[in-house]
Amino acid sequence: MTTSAPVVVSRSTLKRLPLYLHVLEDLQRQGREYASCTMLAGKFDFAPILVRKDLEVTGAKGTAKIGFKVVDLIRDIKEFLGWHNVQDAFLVGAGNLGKALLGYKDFELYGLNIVAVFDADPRKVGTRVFNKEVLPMGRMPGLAKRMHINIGIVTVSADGAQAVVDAMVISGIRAIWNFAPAPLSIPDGIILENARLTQSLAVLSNNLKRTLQSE
Amino acid sequence: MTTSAPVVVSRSTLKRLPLYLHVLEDLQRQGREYASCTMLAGKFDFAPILVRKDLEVTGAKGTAKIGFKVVDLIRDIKEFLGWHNVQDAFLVGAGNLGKALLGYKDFELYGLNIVAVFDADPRKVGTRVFNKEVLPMGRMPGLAKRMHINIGIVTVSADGAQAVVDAMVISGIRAIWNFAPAPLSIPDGIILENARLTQSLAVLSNNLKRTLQSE
DNA sequence: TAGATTGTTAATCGATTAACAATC
DNA sequence: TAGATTGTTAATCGATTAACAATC
Repeated sequence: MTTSAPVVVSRSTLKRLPLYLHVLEDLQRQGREYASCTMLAGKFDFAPILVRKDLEVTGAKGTAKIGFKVVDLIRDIKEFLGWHNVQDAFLVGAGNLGKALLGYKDFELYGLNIVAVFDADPRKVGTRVFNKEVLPMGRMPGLAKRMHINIGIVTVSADGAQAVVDAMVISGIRAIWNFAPAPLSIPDGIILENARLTQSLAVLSNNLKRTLQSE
Repeated sequence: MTTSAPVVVSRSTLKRLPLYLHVLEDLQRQGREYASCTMLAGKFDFAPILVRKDLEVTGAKGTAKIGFKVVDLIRDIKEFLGWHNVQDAFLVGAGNLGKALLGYKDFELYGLNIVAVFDADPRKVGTRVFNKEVLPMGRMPGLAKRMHINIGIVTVSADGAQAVVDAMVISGIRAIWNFAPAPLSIPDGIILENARLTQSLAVLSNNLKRTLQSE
């Protein structure tokens, strides 16, 4: 028997898994014991077979005619995403978006725990955001190394983003969640995930434009 | 000659267009006159042909050997996305994320102008966020109709999201930008675009998990 | 049992990539 | 001119969908 290598899965599938998870957690609160792909698919107007394929990658096992046990499926999805072990993260950029992320209480459910905030602006350093003191950028690398931080969140402006990312890489941070609208260069082996609001807005705007035009 | 029907373009392409736009605006500030697909591709580690195909949909015309004129390309992308005409929008949910969006100054560059904020919580009503007064939910439908608002932004919790969306639809809003982690049902013809942070986080988390496991 | 659903293999569809002529 | 780049048609690749046996 071979040790199973970590399975590489498409971005599309990975992005749908949290959708199912949200619904399943809701069902769990309602006391439902089982959930079928057909039902999950209905919530999102997906094809049931798509959901079945997505869940397949998590290794979850269902029961014919009945579906998947909600608790087990939640556990399997979380484990597959790496959300069963909460990872400590640093956030750089105590602006509006940074504050919003710091105020988001549910990240722990999604495997993320923001343990410290940094900002290059001396006027922000020392202030408190959601009970966390904003620390000077200079302290980031030392603390990250000492605390073995793997995840860095970038909520600075486009101008400052590359410098922040460089500092994060030097600090041993392995995965960067970037909210700055700038193309970032990173060394091989570092994970970069961009969360850009304008991408989502572009899809909406173009759809709306076409709708309005065709009237 | 036939009137050209609005072109339907893949989500993938639509989501890459703002990436190019950011870079082009940066190049414009630096005074660069021309940009090639090869160069744009290099910024994102995309294949040059991918960029060429993406730009094709906008109708932008380049010059062999030289590339695309930066000003023209910016104009064509913006026009294609519908960002040349700024749309007024309503935002519902004056929580942390709502505040962050209200504080984001660049939306006007991306065709979006948030003109009013609403919240169901009477304690928030009447407070000011970035110089905008938070209005009671009850006033939303009337104002939306009167002002012919097309875009609604949902930054409430998952619980309240469906009710907000229903109210928006009744109010004549055509396109909904949803940040709540809940599956929403909407009538045909209404545009729904979900901007869920956890989707992006899921990709990052899974990648990190695999990296850490394979060590 | 009958029928809904899972699990799995095969087919389809669409997005990305390749190839190459045209061109400045 | 030579070579980089555009524009366009064709090939490939991967994600989604279809089909269907197994099953509770």
